[in-house]
Amino acid sequence: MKNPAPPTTVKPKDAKPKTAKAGAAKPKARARKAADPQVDAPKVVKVSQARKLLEADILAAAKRLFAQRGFGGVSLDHIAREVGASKQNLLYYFPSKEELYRRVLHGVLDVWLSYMDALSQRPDDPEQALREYIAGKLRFSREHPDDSRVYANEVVSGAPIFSAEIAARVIPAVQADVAILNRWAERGLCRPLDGRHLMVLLWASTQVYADWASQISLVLGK
Amino acid sequence: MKNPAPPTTVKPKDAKPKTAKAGAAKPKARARKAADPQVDAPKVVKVSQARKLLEADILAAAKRLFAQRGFGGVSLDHIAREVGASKQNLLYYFPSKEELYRRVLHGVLDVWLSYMDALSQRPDDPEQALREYIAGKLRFSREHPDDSRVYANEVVSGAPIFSAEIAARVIPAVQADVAILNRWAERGLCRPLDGRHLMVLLWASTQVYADWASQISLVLGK
DNA sequence: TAATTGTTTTACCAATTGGTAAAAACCCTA
DNA sequence: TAGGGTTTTTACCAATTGGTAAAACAATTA
Repeated sequence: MKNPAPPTTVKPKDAKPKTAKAGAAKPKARARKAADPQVDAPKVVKVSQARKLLEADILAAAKRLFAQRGFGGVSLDHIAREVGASKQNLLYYFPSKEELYRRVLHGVLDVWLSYMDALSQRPDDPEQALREYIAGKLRFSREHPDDSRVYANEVVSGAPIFSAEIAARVIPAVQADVAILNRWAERGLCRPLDGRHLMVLLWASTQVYADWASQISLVLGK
Repeated sequence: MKNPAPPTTVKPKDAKPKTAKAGAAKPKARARKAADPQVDAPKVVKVSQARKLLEADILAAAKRLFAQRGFGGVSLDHIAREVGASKQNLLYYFPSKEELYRRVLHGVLDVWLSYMDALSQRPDDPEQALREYIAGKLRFSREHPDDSRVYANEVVSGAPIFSAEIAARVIPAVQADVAILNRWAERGLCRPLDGRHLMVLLWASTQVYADWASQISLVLGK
């Protein structure tokens, strides 16, 4: 679709045309180009890169808000204000709210899956593999709590929008892991078990540390 | 506040001045009284009971919808239509959306907590107590999936509305259970452990069966 | 420099949001 | 049968929702 011209180098330093951030008021308000004559050095960032930047900004803000309040609890205006752009500008980058949400979910799934291949790495060493698997998932929860929560939100809602993609990408990955677990049990490398339920258990207990962060920290008295 | 007159049976019949509603459309639409002359036997239900009935209807519908789409994803109108009442009528029973949500959460918490006292019942038999505890929580997830999800939704959002009540009611209950677990460990009734983390684990893995129902059933291939 | 493309802003829009005010309709007790 | 309380409906409301159209601005290329 979009095919922005290849960026043409350029690259003086400093000169931060954006985030002028005068005074204390409204630290947000991007006030994109112009404004702030103080800086004269060229605009620096290649344009098409600036585009990617704003796009990434939007996605990040959207992710944070969706994580917190779910799809229905966030308005485009809310997201747009968060990154200092206008709602219409946001709609220039993403043609609709649902499409934006879909993009967010897509990114979340990428990250989520990238933390999930520990089991297959050590097909003959259950203990070590499980250790790494759990460590990885906990790391995911810690490093990407919003991803975790967006995903949780979508699934708890019955995955109305993303069920197809989940079925296509998550289920196979999980089933592969389950198969590995079951093979271990068959070969006597570990106690007999139902890989499916162990999987759910691992999954649940790691993910929960992200999703329930606020409450758990209360319970743990920390 | 409200002090409805004590119910006094009675019940004339038919005469349906409202909800003309020609045609077959909208099977929902409570069409509260009258309508459906087929039944002549008096309506019986005492009025103030009918009130409680509608109130309960609203709470149930609200719970279901909040569970599915979160607080922000549901409109009063949506809930009202679900029970065949008007939004304004709903606002007669609950003065605001947030108050309705609060009432739903309150009920959820009641149920949730009622499934949580298994540990203290058998302070000297860890295995049996844990079995019952887990069974109870699983039962809760199975019998009250919406409660579980409403609660999950609220917590994942950082419990913006209910944190006070959670702190007052949930945390103490959990801490009591944690204390029991730790005491077992101290007395050598079970392996040494950190009760807090076992608690989180139990909690996570049981709750998840409700919250992630749709996805888990896919993973389990059922 | 002009034309072209890419990006942002300005102006709207109909529908929906949560909520209020008041008029009706209903139900029961005098 | 009249009156009074309870419940429901009818009318509104300003603000916000997701989204469109087009003008204005900026950047790149010809």
